[in-house]
Amino acid sequence: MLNQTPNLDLMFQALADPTRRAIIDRLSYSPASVSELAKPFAMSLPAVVQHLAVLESSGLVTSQKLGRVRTCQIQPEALSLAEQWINDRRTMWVKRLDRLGDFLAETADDERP
Amino acid sequence: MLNQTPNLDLMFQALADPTRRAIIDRLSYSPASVSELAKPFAMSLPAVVQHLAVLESSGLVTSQKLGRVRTCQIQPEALSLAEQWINDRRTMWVKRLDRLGDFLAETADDERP
DNA sequence: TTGTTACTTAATTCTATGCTTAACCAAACT
DNA sequence: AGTTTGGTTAAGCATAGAATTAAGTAACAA
Repeated sequence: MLNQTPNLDLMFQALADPTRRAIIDRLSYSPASVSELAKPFAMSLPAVVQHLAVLESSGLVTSQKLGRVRTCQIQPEALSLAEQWINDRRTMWVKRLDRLGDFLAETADDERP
Repeated sequence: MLNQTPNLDLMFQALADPTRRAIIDRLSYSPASVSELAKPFAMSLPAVVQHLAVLESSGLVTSQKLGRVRTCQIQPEALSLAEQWINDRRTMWVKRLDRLGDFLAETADDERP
């Protein structure tokens, strides 16, 4: 299974909501049922279930149902996509800053008497 | 200046759109004017300007106007907030997986004859 | 001074999101 | 069998998001 195309849009969209990040934090501690996850929030259970759907479609969370209880857990590999996107940009930017630094150093050299 | 509270909601929201990520990629290469940034996109200039506003309010991009040209550039430190959030979760998850590994190893030990 | 360039502002439209309540279903108790 | 528990489905609503077009402003160029 596990057949969703990992997608940066869905990923970042999923992370852009504080409720969803709180759910992720809760699941970082241990897997949990839907109603356990819903308990801390001042919103209806269907609302939480909708957040879970967003998290699942992003690939960050998976779940399976046993009896009448659905248990949710983190999908640790999922974050690596977002992580890599960010890391790539950061290193690119740092490189550019380095080149700028070199250029400024050279310019300073030229201006030395 | 630079007085926006860095905010994960705004940050991830800003990153959740492909046009905005493309703008970031373009700016990773070098600073650019608004119309330069707009050129590659099949949308109106005001639409791009609105994307730029989102990027600016997230802190990822800054700009200043000189004459009639507004020049935009990446704010490299801005990404570190998102980066850290992700890294924190990843390490937490890995730790938990390690503990699970230890537990399974112990269990295996117990079951050894 | 007239035109062109480079935005800026405003109004509008359409869709997506986040939430609600109400009704429903099926597993687990009593 | 009847009730509670855990979750699901569906419909509706209000706000936010992504785009448009049209009109306006300010800098620079001829």
